[in-house]
Amino acid sequence: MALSAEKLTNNQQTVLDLLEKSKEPLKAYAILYDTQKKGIKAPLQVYRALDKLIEIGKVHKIESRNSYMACEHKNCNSSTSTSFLICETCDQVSELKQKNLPSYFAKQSEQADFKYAKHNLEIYGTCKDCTK
Amino acid sequence: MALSAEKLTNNQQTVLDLLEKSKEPLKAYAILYDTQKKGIKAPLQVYRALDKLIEIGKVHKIESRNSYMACEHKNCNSSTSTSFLICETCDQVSELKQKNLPSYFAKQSEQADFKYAKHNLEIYGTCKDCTK
DNA sequence: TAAAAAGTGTTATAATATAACATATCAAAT
DNA sequence: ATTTGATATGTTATATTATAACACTTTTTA
Repeated sequence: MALSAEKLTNNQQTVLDLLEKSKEPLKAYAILYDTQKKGIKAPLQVYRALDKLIEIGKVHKIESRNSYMACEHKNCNSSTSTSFLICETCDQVSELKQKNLPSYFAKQSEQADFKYAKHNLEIYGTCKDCTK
Repeated sequence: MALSAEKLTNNQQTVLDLLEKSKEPLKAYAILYDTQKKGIKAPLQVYRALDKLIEIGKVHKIESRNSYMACEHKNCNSSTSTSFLICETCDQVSELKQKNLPSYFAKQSEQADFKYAKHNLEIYGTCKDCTK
């Protein structure tokens, strides 16, 4: 079955719904707290749902924050490589359009005798709203 | 006092020495274990030393692995931005020369109305030795 | 040499994530 | 339709990563 058509289970859908409603990335235990009324009772239920959602590209983990966000792109094709813009002022995170990044990084890597497979890029700075 | 001339305390030097000898990034509790004979007894002593070493640019944290490595560059000027090549086969990590990356990312960020300050880039793939 | 700043040692605890195991559900291929 | 194999679930316990709080010491600097 194609990844994009994957049918989600209850727990997976519950976690994804929450992340899609959220304006900011959420931490695992915040997700746990916010989904208790939907029947999720233990950390593992959250982590397992997240694992699956990440695997199919619906959710990304922001490594430096230990937090999770729904992918902003429809039919995300990058279940692996990720690029974020993280506002240090308001903590909002958006995704940078990948476009040429993988090929750019592949070229850079090659110069170091390294075979590129995927990447995670976290850019810190100030978002539009917070610059005003 | 200039950061590059910073004088290290005993604990800081102990942790840095260990990381510089290591061929791979180390985790905090591995550092704790390996420095017990040098008098470091508690996690906080490790984390405090790491915090300082990271601040002055002598050590970098690999966020996706929760591990730490000594900076490979003499007189590292990037206490903030970091770029790694992480081998998925042997777990060795090397640093990618930054050169144009900050300005490249600044330009990319600008197109999304985002003011670049610093970045963390983690590229996964296969190192030279593991390609053979 | 006093005051301020930075670091230490220690105990306790918070925050993040996984192991293990028994059971349940679902898809698809006989 | 029923077996079968893969995937998901619920649960308890525990591992891993990191910080809070506090009393004290050392170093820097004005």
